[in-house]
Amino acid sequence: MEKNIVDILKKNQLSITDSRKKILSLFVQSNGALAHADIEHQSGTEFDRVTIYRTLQTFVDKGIIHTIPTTDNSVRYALCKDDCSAGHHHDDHVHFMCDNCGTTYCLDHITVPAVKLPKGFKVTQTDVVVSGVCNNCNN
Amino acid sequence: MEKNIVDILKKNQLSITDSRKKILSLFVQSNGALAHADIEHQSGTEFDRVTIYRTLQTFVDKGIIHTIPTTDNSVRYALCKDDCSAGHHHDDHVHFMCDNCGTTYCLDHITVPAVKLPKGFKVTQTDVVVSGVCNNCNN
DNA sequence: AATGCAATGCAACGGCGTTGCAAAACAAAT
DNA sequence: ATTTGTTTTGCAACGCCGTTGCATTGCATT
Repeated sequence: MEKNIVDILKKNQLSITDSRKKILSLFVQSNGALAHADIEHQSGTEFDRVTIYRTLQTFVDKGIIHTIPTTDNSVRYALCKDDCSAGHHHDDHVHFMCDNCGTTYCLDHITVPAVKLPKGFKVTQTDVVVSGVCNNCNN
Repeated sequence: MEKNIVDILKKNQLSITDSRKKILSLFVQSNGALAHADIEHQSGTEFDRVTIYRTLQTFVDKGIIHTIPTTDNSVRYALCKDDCSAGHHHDDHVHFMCDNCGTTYCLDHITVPAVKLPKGFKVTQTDVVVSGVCNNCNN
């Protein structure tokens, strides 16, 4: 696992630092999306706020993580699939936000349905945000 | 037109004030969504920042406008259709954000495609955010 | 082990959204 | 039209979020 984390960083030509290893591992361990506050909380006082912001930005730039549009307009990040690269995200999958526990899931295997737009509109990206109750809370 | 604005306010049991008339008319005139900054800008120094925030919140509570999930996580508002009521939004339509001019359109007549979720997930709302170039910029 | 460069921590800043409170505006009834 | 009670507004202040500049530290390479 530790090895895996370092490999991802190396593959993206990033130097190996404690904060990058820690933050990236949080994403790998998590099944959902993380907000800045989640990371700050889960890493304790280990890293400065600013470092977390910059690390997240670096990961986005490199195509390691991506931001998610949310109904409450909070900023959340999730791991990209393998076919994402620097400046070239391919994350047209469905995101699910649980109204109960707040967890955000990336439903990778669900394909985004095609949306037919009026003439003259050119589509570059489609994001689907589904709200409801997740399978963990729905018991 | 002026009459129309007042009617909407009355129908929602809101007292008629200058700021509410002005802000509501901005939404009626606009073909797209508005951010707080847009409203503050278009109404000049006429109203306090706080009044705009509170007016928008009131409109959301009454079901007159709704917030839109955006890819850049900016907060934008748009008029609701007639079947929205207080605390009961029905805005499962498609939103389009133009990467060029920044305009956000509500494509009411486009139906949201059904998304099939894994077992245990209960859907209450589906938002589709499409990015690209609008028909106004695509010439 | 030394050197150059990149990343971090600290301090400070600006912007956004909220809250409390006094003043002003609205609605209803006389 | 005037009064009265309630709602709304404006002002001031606050806290939070995200960013920037700069000195220090840590990483990678030889």
